[in-house]
Amino acid sequence: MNRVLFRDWQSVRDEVLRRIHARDWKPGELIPNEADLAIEFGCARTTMNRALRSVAETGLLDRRRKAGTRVAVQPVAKATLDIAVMRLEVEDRGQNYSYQLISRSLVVPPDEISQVMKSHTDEKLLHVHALHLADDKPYALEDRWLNLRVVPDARTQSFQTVSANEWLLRNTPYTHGEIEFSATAATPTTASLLACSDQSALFTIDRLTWDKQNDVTKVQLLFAPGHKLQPRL
Amino acid sequence: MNRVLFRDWQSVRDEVLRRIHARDWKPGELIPNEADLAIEFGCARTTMNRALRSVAETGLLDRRRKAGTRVAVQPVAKATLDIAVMRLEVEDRGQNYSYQLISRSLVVPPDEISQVMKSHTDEKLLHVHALHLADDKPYALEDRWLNLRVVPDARTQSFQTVSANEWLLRNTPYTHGEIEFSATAATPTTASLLACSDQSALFTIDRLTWDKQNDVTKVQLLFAPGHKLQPRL
DNA sequence: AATGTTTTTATGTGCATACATAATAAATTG
DNA sequence: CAATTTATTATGTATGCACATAAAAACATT
Repeated sequence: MNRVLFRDWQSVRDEVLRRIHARDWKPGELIPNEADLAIEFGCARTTMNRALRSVAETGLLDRRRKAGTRVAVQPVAKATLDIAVMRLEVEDRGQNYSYQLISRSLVVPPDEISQVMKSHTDEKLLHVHALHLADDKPYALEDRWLNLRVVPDARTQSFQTVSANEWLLRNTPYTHGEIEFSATAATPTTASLLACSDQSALFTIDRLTWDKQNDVTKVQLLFAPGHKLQPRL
Repeated sequence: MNRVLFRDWQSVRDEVLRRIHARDWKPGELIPNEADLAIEFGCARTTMNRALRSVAETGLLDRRRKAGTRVAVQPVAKATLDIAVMRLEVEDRGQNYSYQLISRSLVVPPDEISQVMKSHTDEKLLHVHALHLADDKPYALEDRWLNLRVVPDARTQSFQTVSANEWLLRNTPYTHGEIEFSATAATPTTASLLACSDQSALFTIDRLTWDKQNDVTKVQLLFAPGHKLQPRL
């Protein structure tokens, strides 16, 4: 019998993780209940609960009332990734960030955009096209649509020095958003802007940001070839 | 003064989120301390703490001892994404999953692989190449290296019907891993296997799985064109 | 056997309290 | 005045206890 006592929930969690990884507790297996484990670990049930809950959040444990706690059979890896402002992302890589506005225009968007953004027919949206650079080399191309009905202040913003990316985060309320990752082939236009060859495979992020019912902005980010995104596990 | 009391930590959290989104509490602003908020919300500090902690986990609040809690200036969006077994991923999309082994061979890996996997010179690794299909159409191409020193049981596995992906998860202990997303252009070989045109932009996932010091497996997944990955925010 | 009802039980959570810890602010010292 | 020490304070967390809740299991009823 293990006589080592575990003081804090982190060390309890670590021991739980060890047992799972070492297959002391095998996939699919039911583990003892909180109360019993708390006694074994020499801590309060509250502490045990916190530890087990945190492991369950990573997907390694499945917990259900009355049914108990069991080791996940197919551990759905829960990867978390931080999506920061472009500038911080570049600076975190130790590179020098710069920004370049390509175009800014008030236009009636193509159908696929107006549908997603629920803009009225013939309603103009602000279209901002810009380039983010790392150490003066193209890093990502930003293609953004802004709904001026929702963000009227954007009308007076030139976006020459501050990217729409950054300005929005600081000035616009929003309630929720959607993100999507994919791979896109470079078109002749995007290729020349990103200084890569036509048809290059580009890592792509599409974002849609909402404030209540209203779509604030829709943006597509095309990253220069070779870009990698590394989530924490 | 708000006389509504909040019973559980979720409703407290929701009200906190509302205040942030409504800019009652503006980015960069210091919010009242836990004890005061607990009184205002009519709950225990423990409950307030749980609520604030859960919001902080999403990146919307920055908390520091003594310094207090403030609304994040650059809300680093913390996206979480579930990386399940390929089969479940396909089935969750309501499609029919199937699997096809392309090749399985014991070979000395190219340098870049043996370096990452820290295999000895001339040491053979198990190389498994397979195709995952959704509704009988190519879904993803799996290119995997297995370290038989670490997973000796893999030697007797044919991987004809059960994918290495699934077999490993069920049978192999591991301590940690790395994931990386990127975009890759299809080569003639991969293009023909994925039934797409040469140079197509393919969404790519690279994974490295470790058990203590030992690399268990290294895998590259090339997804058929059009594949999108959608994290939860 | 099929259906509905009650009991049981493991997790989920709230609360009051106590103390730990990090980091700032204030006080002290050379 | 800069450097160092000390006090203060907001968050972080352990604990015991109580009760809520979901869901399985046992039981009862048709």
